[in-house]
Amino acid sequence: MQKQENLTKNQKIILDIIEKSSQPLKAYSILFNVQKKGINAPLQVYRALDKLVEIGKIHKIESRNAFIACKNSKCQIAKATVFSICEGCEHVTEIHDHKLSEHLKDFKDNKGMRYSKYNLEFFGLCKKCDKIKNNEN
Amino acid sequence: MQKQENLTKNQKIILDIIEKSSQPLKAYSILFNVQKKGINAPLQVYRALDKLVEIGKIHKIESRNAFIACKNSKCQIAKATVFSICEGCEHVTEIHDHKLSEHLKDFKDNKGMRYSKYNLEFFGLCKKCDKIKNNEN
DNA sequence: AACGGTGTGTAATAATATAACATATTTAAG
DNA sequence: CTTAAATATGTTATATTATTACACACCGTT
Repeated sequence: MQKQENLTKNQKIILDIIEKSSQPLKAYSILFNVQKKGINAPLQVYRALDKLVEIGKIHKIESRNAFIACKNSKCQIAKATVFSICEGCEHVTEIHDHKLSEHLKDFKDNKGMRYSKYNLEFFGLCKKCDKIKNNEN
Repeated sequence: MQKQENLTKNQKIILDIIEKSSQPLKAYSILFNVQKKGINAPLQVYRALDKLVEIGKIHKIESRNAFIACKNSKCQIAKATVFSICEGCEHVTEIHDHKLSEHLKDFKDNKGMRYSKYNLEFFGLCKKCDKIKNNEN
């Protein structure tokens, strides 16, 4: 079993880049950024990404095919994620809302199926983009 | 402005296929299915899909890159979607849960950003797949 | 030392999606 | 009715995202 601290070389390089970015990165943009460090092929990136997602260090923004670092140290395993996405500037923030989480984690559908994971993406305009849009009209 | 009933030929063909499927379809599988009907190129499919999503006739399952018909006649515009996804058999169901919707539609984050849309995907195992998994152990 | 599990490196290719351009059709306004 | 704008089509090419397949390396256990 792999220990948390012992990420491999590739995993560290890739996590590092994602953590340094304030915004989600796409796999091939990561690839481009790490080619000087000896990571040459998409698969090397995707393998590291898969692992990092699995252990909860990063999350995938499904609607954008992009990856963002998890800032919440408690969130060791990616199983309950909520994001805010601005459709103007594409800025993404991870949301931690206790009340919302409570509702989601206990959710049961009418067939009694229980869920081990969820991903919620909210879309809207951030204040900046909202202002820009209003000025245009 | 396009009226609801007046889908174009391509849009009708593609909506028809998606509605006949109980499960989400991928763009290229749709393409394969409509080639006998004179739709030859990916772009023709994607354009129809975009439009159908826009008017709420279908939804995109983001984590699967697949499209499913919306059965809820009230749901004219795709802006608030909740899905249940079985990670075993990939069966997908659209969830309409009043209490949950209320929570989500009124959600405001701590920066006061309001959201015009959301998409929530729940993952788990359906009863069948859960049983299979338990028998394996 | 041999094995199993996990990670690496590389090449090739599959799967998903869009750009660019020319033309056609529909709609709405004059 | 005619014309312009908006929307849709058809086609080719290409971009972007992701996986398969295979050979080998590293590490911890037995």
